Amino acid sequence: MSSLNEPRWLDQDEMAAWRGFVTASNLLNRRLERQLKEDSGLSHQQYEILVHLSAAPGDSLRMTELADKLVTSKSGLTYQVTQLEKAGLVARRSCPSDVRGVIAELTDQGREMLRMAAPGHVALVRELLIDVLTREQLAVLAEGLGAVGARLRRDETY
Amino acid sequence: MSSLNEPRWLDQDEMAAWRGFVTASNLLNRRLERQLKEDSGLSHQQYEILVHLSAAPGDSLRMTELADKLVTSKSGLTYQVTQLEKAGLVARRSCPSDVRGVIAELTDQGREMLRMAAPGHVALVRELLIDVLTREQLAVLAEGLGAVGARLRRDETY
DNA sequence: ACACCCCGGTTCGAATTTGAACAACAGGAG
DNA sequence: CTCCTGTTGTTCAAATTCGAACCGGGGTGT
Repeated sequence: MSSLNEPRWLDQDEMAAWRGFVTASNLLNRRLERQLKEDSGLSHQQYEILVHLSAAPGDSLRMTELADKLVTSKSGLTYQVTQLEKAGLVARRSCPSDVRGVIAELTDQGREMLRMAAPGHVALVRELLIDVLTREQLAVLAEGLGAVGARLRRDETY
Repeated sequence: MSSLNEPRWLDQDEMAAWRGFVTASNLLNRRLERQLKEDSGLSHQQYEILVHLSAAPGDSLRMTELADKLVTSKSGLTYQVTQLEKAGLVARRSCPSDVRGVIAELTDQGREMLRMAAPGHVALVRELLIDVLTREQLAVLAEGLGAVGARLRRDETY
């Protein structure tokens, strides 16, 4: 037999895909982080919080929902929301339907900040990722990574 | 005209690709981090250090080279190499051709650790990413993200 | 109503990451 | 040889991250 207990290692193509993914992800994050920080003083994570809130009905989300969308830990979110609250970009409300619940809500100032920060951020995402790829590559990437994300979300609930 | 100073926002497909990329990346990292930590006590970053060293001629690399491959900060690498050195998985040597240089080298113990940790890690990468995608998707992803990485490396040197 | 277990969010301490400042050296122009 | 500029790796303080422990509630079964 070809393998007794040997794992199935990655072949050249698989390895290229995996390394490419990791490397591109790291490089991209670094670059976006720098740009956002010096352009609007926000971290990428903070920016994403504002984005997700502004995309939600009522510009607000429950903490847990938000943490799930951001793919971050609950404690991490607590910290960042506190930071954003100090900066006046986000406010905490208590949830009417559940005493335990906390709702994070975008403030006017937060909306304004997002309006300021978004163009530069989007332009860079476009320059470094979107415009580097063809329309077909984009489609494949969206579909493929969508499946990967779905797969990961599925058995995340163990 | 269609836009005066309006940025070119992302259309639906572009947005799907971008969100998919970010989300899959975060989910994957989280999952791999957990697995590695409880399976061998290594962080993903530490694991990658071992991988890159073992792939290099002489199982060793200059600190700067290594930092570049890992896409991390110099100070971050200094920290992690120190941790791995304490654990006996990596050793520091001074560089013969450059007094300032420091060479990180994989120890026998480090090689052994990698041999132990790799199968589980690879299996998970396969399960969560590689095997979720078709051969074509993998190829497109490798090529596309390869280009993105190249693009990022290119103007990184400013 | 009661016990029981699950959930939502925060707190805590420890680990990690970062950029800026630094010291020591390399390498080339003059 | 002597500046001068660019590199190399480390140190430092500050910011961020994580998981585990925790405190109150929910909500279901009986």
